[in-house]
Amino acid sequence: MSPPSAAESPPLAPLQFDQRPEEKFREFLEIRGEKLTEPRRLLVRHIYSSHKHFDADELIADLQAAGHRVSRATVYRTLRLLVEAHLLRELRLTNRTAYEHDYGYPSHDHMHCTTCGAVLEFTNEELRNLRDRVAAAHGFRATGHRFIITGQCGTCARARSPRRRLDRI
Amino acid sequence: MSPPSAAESPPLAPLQFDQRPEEKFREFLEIRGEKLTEPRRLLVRHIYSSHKHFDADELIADLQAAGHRVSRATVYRTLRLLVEAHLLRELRLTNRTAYEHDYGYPSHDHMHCTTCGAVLEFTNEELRNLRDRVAAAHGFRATGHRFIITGQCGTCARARSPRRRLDRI
DNA sequence: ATTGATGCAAAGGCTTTGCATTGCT
DNA sequence: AGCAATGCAAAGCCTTTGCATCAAT
Repeated sequence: MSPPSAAESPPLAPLQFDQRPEEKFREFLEIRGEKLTEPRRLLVRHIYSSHKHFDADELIADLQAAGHRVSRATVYRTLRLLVEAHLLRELRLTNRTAYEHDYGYPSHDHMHCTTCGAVLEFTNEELRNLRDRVAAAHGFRATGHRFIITGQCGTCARARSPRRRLDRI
Repeated sequence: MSPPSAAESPPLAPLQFDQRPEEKFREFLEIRGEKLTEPRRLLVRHIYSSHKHFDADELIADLQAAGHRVSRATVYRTLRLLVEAHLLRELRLTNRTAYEHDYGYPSHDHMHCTTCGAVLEFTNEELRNLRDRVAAAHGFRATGHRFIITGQCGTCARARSPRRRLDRI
């Protein structure tokens, strides 16, 4: 019926940076009369050394595993700054805040598997257009959006349907 | 340049219920061997007596204002049940959970004004289609989605731009 | 000197849970 | 009796804040 298999979510390729994230952060801070201190530099670098989604706790744990130590308070304070600087974007898949890169990475949206919790990314050209048309039609000035498709990822969907048959044996 | 004014977000018309929400909840509970008790009935009725978005605290306050009293614990427990029963849908615009009707109301999405906090609803035919195409292309089985456009509502956008000019005086 | 950043610990806000009590069947 | 639902208070999470200390101009 359906073709045997389609490629599932090839990871998105990172874009080139115009500036290193660290520099972008420094500029942002400078404008506000604040400084790129050692803990802040450590955090930006660490966060930009990989592309995964993370929350505050995971970040703190990762840092410790890497032999670094920044206080909870500073981590939370810096995360807020990074969001304001448009280096990070907040995801609200659950009631805890998760973060992802918002710089040097193509704009994209998410599929959230409610069975295994996996988060997949995708890009779609039409969506932004649709968003802007909808907003305009309502006198709304769109600056961003979040689009999250919920359901089951291929693996969980496959694991579930056959199981029903086995259960009957 | 632009037409003097366009209708902004006419409220969505409620649909007809196939069943009263209360009945739908009762069935859901029956299947799980649980009961539609007095506090639960009170909650469903109250929640379905208006169409607004609310969070747990607002619900409790509203109930008290109406002379009813249900404990926090029961409110939280019942909200969870109502979500499982597909009578309510969770919105995660901030780090506290807000709820809206997921029954007897057309499926829709949201615009969130980050200036005044207003939440506007809209419907768009294309979106669901787009969602299903994207999901299919990634081997994902979509069961739902959340689409939130962020930016400024007409009122806030208008209030902001002219202010810049006034500031210069 | 002055201003901001950090870390610690404490407080806050939202949500869940343990447990005794109550209510139904 | 037996099983579930309630209410209360306490605990749990995640996050923010007050304050003393430290760093950098």
